[in-house]
Amino acid sequence: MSVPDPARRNERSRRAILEATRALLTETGYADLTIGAIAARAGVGKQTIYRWWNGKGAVVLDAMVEAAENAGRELPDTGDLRTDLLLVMRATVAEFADPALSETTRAITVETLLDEELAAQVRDRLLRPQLDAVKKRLRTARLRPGLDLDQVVELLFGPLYHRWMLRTGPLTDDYADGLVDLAIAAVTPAWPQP
Amino acid sequence: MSVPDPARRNERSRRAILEATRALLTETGYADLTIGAIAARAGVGKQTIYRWWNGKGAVVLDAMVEAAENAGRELPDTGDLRTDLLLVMRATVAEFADPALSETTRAITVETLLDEELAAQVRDRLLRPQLDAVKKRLRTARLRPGLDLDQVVELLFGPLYHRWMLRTGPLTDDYADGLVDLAIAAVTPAWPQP
Amino acid sequence: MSVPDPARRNERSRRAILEATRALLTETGYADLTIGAIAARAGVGKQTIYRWWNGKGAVVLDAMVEAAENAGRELPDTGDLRTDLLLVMRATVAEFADPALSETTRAITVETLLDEELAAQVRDRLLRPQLDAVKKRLRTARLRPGLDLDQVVELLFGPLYHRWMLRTGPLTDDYADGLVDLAIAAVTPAWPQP
Amino acid sequence: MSVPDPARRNERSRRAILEATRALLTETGYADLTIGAIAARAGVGKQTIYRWWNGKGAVVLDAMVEAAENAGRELPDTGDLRTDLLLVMRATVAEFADPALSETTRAITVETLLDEELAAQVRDRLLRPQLDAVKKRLRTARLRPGLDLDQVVELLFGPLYHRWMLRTGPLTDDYADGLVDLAIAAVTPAWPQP
DNA sequence: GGATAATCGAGACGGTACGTCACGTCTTGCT
DNA sequence: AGCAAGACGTGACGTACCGTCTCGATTATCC
Repeated sequence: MSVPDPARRNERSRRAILEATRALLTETGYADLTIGAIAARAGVGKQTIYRWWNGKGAVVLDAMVEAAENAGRELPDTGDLRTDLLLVMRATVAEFADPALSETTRAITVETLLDEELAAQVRDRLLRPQLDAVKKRLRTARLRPGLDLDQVVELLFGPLYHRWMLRTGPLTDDYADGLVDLAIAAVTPAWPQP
Repeated sequence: MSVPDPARRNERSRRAILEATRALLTETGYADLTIGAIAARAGVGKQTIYRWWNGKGAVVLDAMVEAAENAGRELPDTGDLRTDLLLVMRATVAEFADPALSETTRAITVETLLDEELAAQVRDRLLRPQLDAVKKRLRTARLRPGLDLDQVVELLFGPLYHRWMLRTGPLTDDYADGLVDLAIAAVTPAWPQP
Repeated sequence: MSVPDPARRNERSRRAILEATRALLTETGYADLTIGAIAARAGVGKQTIYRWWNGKGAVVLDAMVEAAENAGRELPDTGDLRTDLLLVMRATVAEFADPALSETTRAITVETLLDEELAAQVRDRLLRPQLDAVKKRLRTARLRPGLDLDQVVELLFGPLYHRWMLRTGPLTDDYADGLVDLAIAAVTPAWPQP
Repeated sequence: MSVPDPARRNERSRRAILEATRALLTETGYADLTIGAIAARAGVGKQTIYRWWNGKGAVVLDAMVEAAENAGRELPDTGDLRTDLLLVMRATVAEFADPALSETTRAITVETLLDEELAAQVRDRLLRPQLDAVKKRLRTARLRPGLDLDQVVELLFGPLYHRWMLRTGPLTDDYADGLVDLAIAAVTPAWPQP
């Protein structure tokens, strides 16, 4: 019916809800994460959650976005592309290896599969910033001409994501290194100038 | 308590259940897919489903595996790697573009995220055969030495899967072609023999 | 905490609240009568209601008392008891037959069943004046000695009220007449003076 | 949508629910009576209640009807009308004086005010049998001709009910006796035969 | 007439109960 | 025995109101 007034929103409650969401996510996992449990843990009425979010997925998304925003997303530029890519790829592997983070990411991924609008939110607010940071770094590198940089970024993260999702194999630093080498081979000018 | 006797299993019911599962997945989507709905649609008691499957995920998996088995998985070998890869990649893009297939795949993906054991089943029965077919084709090609072929396969499918899951961009034949070119550039010997 | 100052009370709001209460009672019935709805309809904050009333029942009571005060309660005294009682009983039947009034009376009756203190208020402010008016009229009549006049009044209204509450039969003028005749038979001296 | 099959109803659950309802009604009163509490107390799912009853009122009604059916409703016929009426009226006063019974009766009365269909049920299954028993006794008595016996019954119970509902005075045996005397005076032939 | 304090409209808040939904198990005939 | 049908205990869902609270805006007395 009527839309709530964000100006009157209780910041304390908002924070408590996101904090409780993160806590429950790591403690009991996504399966045991219910709106009721979040509300109880945050000392908040369920309606306060439903007032500001569309459902569990939206809450979890906000919880993750807030967490991600506290971490920097900028890539270093050492001048050597391989070094920089190794850094970010190994960091991503580490994130996937962290059980808590991995569980949370799985959680939100489930939601994106069920809710298209949420998927757009996740893509734009959570994923895009990270991918764009890599894309930005690629722009300063000397690559084969005519490349679609979005595609190159996906060449790096796609296989990682694929292996994590489908658990087709171990996610190690070596695996990340191998991906970087393959990607660099794919984008390096065929006849490097002297 | 007691384990059911597979010999007495009603093949008619089994087929009706899997058929109903596929129908509901494409008709109403994964959201409306419940064991009760499948049973009603199949004209079957719920217990008959629970007797033979562990839950929704297992049923959906079987439904998909059965469908996949009807399609061949063998890759052609024209002698030209690029041609063969283009074929399989474009076919995959087409599958993802088919709303019915896409919805079904999303369904089973949700389940793999929630159930580790099911994930293994999906990986081994549904995914591995397809990936192995590509891997087999790669073995007959002349590539840079020392490559991890599993990784190369993921270099091809990972970005596709990534883009499909996260909807970061359109899934077109051009995109598939670009991926094939990048992958081939990545695996081709640096100094091709004359 | 602190007690509100009645001197500063907004008469406009008070009237709007009682008016809205009456309107909602007749329009949508008691089921849809909530403090929130009253406040919205009256263009008033909920707190303004809670500041001056204990709850729904108290508001409804005031709404009815105010309405009742506008109607006179005095019984005529034509000298003939039967004539006068017929008048008041038929009037009561008419009130019960009016859907709006009937609904409102049901509403407040519910509240008296749930809240003993409110019941006392209703009894003293709403009911007693009407019953006392009849009692007063009875005092001027020549009756059998030793009668409990309160009981006689209840002999008249009790059956009416019973039939209205339990819907055990139609509430007609004839029914009222019959009651009056029975009651008069019950209270008339056995050996009437010539 | 579909209507449940009464043949498959679980008698154990039915009994547990009605028993729990009676227990909660006397223990904590009607205010604290919730469907959830009944279900918990009965060791039953809420849905099992909603499957067979329309709501709280219907459950309470059944609980009371069941209790009432265990008590006999037949009036004695000593040959002396006054004696028999005194018995039943004093018994009714006693019921109203019992806090548990009184509370339960208030409960179901609230519901009848809110739900017309339920009111009919209460009238026909709970009230009518009792009133009809009295009516039957009246038929064997020598009364003034032309009386509406339903009205006479209401002349007895109406005032009692009125006083109980509105708490306009104490409900004592003396009060019951007075009512009986008034009613008998109202219905006795004016010129008794010798 | 300006200061100041309470009331006001509005509606967010922490709660409780609601009535519905799907789960996975159990029960009842039927085949 | 397996089966169709569906009732069952369980527990989360999302909604509706409750009565309290917080917020500026608006009175209405008191200095």
